[in-house]
Amino acid sequence: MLVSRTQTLHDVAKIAQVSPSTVSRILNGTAVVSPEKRKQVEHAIATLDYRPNMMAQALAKGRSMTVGVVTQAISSPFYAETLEGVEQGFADSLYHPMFISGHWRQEKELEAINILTARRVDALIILGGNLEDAYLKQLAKQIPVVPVGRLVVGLEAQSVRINQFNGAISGMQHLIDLGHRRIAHIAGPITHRDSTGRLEGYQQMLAANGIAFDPSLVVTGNYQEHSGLLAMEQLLSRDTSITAVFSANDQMALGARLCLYRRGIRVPDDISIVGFDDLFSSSYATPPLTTVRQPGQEMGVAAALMVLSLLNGSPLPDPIFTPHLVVRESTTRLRHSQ
Amino acid sequence: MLVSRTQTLHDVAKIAQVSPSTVSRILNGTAVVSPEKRKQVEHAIATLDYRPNMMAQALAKGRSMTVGVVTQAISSPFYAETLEGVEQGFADSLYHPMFISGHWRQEKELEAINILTARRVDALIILGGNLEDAYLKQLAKQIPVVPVGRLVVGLEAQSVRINQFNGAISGMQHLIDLGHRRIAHIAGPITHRDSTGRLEGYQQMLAANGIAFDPSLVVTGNYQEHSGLLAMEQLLSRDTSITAVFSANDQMALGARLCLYRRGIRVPDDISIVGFDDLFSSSYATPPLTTVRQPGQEMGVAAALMVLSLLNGSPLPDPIFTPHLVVRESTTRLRHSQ
DNA sequence: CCTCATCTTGACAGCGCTTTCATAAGCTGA
DNA sequence: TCAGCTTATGAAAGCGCTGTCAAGATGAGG
Repeated sequence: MLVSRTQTLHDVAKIAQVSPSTVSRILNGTAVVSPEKRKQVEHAIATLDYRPNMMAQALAKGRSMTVGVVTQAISSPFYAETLEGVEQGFADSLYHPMFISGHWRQEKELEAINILTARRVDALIILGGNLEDAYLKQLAKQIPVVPVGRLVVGLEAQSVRINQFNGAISGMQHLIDLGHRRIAHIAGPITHRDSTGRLEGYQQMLAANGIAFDPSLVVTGNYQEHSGLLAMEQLLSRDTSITAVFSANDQMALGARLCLYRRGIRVPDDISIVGFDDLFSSSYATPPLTTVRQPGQEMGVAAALMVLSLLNGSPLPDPIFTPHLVVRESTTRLRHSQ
Repeated sequence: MLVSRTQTLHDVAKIAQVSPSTVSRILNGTAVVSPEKRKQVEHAIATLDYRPNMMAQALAKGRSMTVGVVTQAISSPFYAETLEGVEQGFADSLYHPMFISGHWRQEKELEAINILTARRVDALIILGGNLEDAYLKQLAKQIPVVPVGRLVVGLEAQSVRINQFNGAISGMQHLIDLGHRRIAHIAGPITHRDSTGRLEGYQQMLAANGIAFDPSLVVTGNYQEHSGLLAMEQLLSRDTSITAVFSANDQMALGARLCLYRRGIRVPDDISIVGFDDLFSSSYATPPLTTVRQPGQEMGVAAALMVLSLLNGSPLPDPIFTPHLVVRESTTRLRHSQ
């Protein structure tokens, strides 16, 4: 049954002895068709192994059934979990995601959006990134846009996000409950809204507990492992009385942990570490990392559902997620000997 | 300059006062066009901010300019690196990849391929998975297929792969050079060709060094972290004289490492560990993991270039990669006290 | 000045599908 | 039995683009 030319709806119509319109109607359930014709058509479809050409459908219907997702790096562990969620969220819809990376560079992200819109995607999901709020808001006038991990002013009802500040609060609360007071912070790039939210949470909790904020205990990294390592070294060179570190993400926490390992400083015995994100691999770090969980995968699913709601006009789901603390083995009560 | 309806080539033609054909010719560089008309058209394109509808182009040309990639899980660290490579490999071509996960389940993979072919992708890249060789070979008659990480009989010239056996040899060589003789192996699922290749390398090196193969020193996992942990526990319960572990991938090695941490067994002092893959995160494990590097990202790039070559009939690049050992800190010389 | 070759351009027929629109058939009720 | 309605079906016009074909324009050669 191997055929050279790929089968078209006309071929099906011909061998089923009906008009193309009828075949189309059956395919789309657009109208009632007599049982006999339906049978003939179904039989024809089966024998030809006919599969509709989605490009043609897209052109005719004006909907491509694909939604563009601009991510930052497909292999970034954090975004990958969200992508997984997005894919899953669309799984039983007729839509499919198409991913393009922006590599945290605005011009790349714009290019990605251009590629995606040239393909006439029906909606756009934007994971993080550096695109301006104003631009996204403008874009949203032409096509449904769902920002993830950031609040775009004007699109608050559809921005899937999480309260970074509260997350930082709970991570810090944990450390303070354990008796720590000399707590360092490895921050993310100040250009990220996320980073500043976490930093504010850090400061807020110090203040709330009567601990003076010491700027020398804060070092900024770029969210990559290596920067965490560097930050930790810097911290150690500045102050050896640190008993705990609150890192703005898990990757930097892991970098910091390696620094400590190299120096023979034990975790958590000498220094406790709290991360942020709860990457899957964090639970297999040595020791398993205590961290503030940001449910990337769930947020991805939510983004997909948001798109679906936007597309068919149903009420929008709640876009706000809550981070919560996951206590594992990288933190321990401060010992008085310290 | 905000417009409601999206602009078409006809709109451009109208305001440039030329025929649609001419606009198309300019867009595609299909034929010579007088400089003045070209100027008019370019001006029209700019003022309308016209962007060709790729769906329509695809339909008319019979090429969608997209290549389907069936991966197993977008968030699997190993595949994610390859996906990154694929994306990169297509970056300066006019093609774009579309990823769909098969979750290691044959029926899901088939479904993915169905979705992709319905979208009339111009080629297919298949990362690993459980599809039968015969099926892929058959599929390749209708559309260019590039298998990655496996050798498909009949498609050997275009199967991007790596010599697993040699990789295992070099990992084992390292351990043996360090004086280890009681070496356990955490294997991957026996259904994977990869796994058996690595297992064979393990056995081969034992034999070559006069070490009797002890079946109780081999436990099979499923390539996930948790199975590595379980495997290590089993190994330890069977034999406490083990001094080294060769794991069929990094994720299981990390699981094993956690098991050892929990039991207070030091790595590498008490037990050395060698992984396989060299995931990015392995270099930030504690201690950084000695492993056999499988260049996932490069293989992804190679797969993309292979597709491009297949598509425009140029000579195919060499599809075979060589794994090599990356020595870090999870292995050390056997001490005689042990 | 005319013929023939060369080059630029527009008309038009698709690509494979959807979707009006109109027709023919089938049904209802008086 | 026939007006008047509902239904199932086909014809045909797009969706936005490409590519063939032929016509018109231009220029070279005699």
